[in-house]
Amino acid sequence: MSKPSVLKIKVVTGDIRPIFKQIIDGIRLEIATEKLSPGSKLPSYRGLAMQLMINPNTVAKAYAELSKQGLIESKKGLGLFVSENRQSLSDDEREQKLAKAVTVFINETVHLNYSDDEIVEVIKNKLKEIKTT
Amino acid sequence: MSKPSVLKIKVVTGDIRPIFKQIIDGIRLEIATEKLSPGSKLPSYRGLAMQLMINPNTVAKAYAELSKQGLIESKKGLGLFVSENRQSLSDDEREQKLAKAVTVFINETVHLNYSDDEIVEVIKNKLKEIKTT
Amino acid sequence: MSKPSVLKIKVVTGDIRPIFKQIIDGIRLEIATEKLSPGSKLPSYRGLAMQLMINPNTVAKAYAELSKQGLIESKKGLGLFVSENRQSLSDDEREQKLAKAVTVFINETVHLNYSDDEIVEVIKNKLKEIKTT
Amino acid sequence: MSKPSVLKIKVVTGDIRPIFKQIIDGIRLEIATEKLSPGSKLPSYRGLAMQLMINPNTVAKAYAELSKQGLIESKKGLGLFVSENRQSLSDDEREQKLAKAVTVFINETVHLNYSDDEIVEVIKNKLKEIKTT
DNA sequence: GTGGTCTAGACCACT
DNA sequence: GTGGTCTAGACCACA
Repeated sequence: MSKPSVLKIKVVTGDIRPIFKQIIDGIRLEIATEKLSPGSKLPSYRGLAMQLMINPNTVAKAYAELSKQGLIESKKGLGLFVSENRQSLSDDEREQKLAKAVTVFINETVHLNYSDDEIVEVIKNKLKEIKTT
Repeated sequence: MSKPSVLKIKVVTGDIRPIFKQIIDGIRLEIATEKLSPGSKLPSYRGLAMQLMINPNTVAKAYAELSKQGLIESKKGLGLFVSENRQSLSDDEREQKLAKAVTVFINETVHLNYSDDEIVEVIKNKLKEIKTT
Repeated sequence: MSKPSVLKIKVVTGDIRPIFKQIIDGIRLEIATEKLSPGSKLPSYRGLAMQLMINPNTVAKAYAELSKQGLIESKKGLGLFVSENRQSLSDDEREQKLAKAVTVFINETVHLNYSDDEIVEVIKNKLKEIKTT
Repeated sequence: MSKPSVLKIKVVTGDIRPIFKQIIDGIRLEIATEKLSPGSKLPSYRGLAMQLMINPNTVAKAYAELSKQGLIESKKGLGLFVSENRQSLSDDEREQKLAKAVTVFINETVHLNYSDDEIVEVIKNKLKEIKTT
């Protein structure tokens, strides 16, 4: 299985996130939902750059970040692969990241005067949507 | 009622948000939770800048943004006031903003492998926390 | 104390390490030996780049890495500062890093046929040298 | 004694070192610890490549490097052999290599805030471990 | 002025 | 061919 997986990542310039962040989020999602299984090969810098019509260095930056997080591993001259034993974040880190995201989210939404139930509803739908895509 | 309300906003440099964003969020929250009622006067640029120990330009930027959103209005020579009819956003806009915030939030959280229920739980708690503060 | 500290970092192209790594190591060392105290301001991208006669982006890469490690914090528009509460690495991580470095070191040296004592001697001297510089 | 020694080298892709470096280190270690004696025959390019399941070019690169260092010699038509007089490095070179390795090692470790004694301890243990394996 | 992102193109190391 | 480093220069957001 030396062919790289084809990533279904989309990158849009209109997004708030910088492009390299979109790539990171996209791949992290694929890995988390196991559409990208441990050991599988990722597209090359240049390949993904061409597919997404962006600069290879932007891809490199995203891959470097994922590499440092231990989610993917590089084998020089061979390519990049999803880590076998993806060393998951410590519980502390996970909690902190979640708390941070929640705070940001709340800051962005409270003033919109939605009820708690409405907000929760929208989130649940989005979660389902992602997992079934 | 010409005395400006004293805002209980806090601004911290360690925050992920830029300072002007923290001010916007703070004031929006005060208005949404009706601690700041329609028609009440806001502190002056200089006054708030001194209170928060930040650059007046930063306050100006925040006020400008809030004005653009229609949440506050300037009455020439008198100062800035909370708008009387504060439901300035159309339903469409509200929905869009919520959807956008949800998407950002999900992007930051899915890969953490929390269950849907756990995520919803944390959000509910945070919402309660804010409204009782 | 808004003046940035002057870093005594040296960067040499002959080094095995890439330049951005040399910067990281240099600053980490300054922080570890407390020549660079928490809260103090670092030189700007452009300033350090000029001082070291390298490209600002190379400095940016080093600073970004240190930022992500939590050793330094950026305050947009103000500059970069040594973190107050430098969240130290967990004991596990420290041990792993040490073990890794030791393995690399041994691989590089065993075949030189030095006695254990000689090797230890050289290391001790180097350690002293650094701490008194 | 025309049969080549069977090298007990292991090569892992997860290693920080490139594969050809692992081979070099492995053989150098075998020679230094005299498990591989002067004059003994080394496995062929193809043989070692098959044994380690790697690209023959990678083995070639490792052998070329070892030849350049004078640790092994090729006898045309016969194969590769461990050099008879294996103290090929001058004292100067040995010192330089040691100093370089120490510097790299220190750069990786100082910021971990281990005491000198702890560091020395770990190294001593590792040295013992290797020599008794 | 500050930090940070993106592009373009060159060059090196590894397999 | 692969990953990775470095340079150059443009552009944006923030204070």
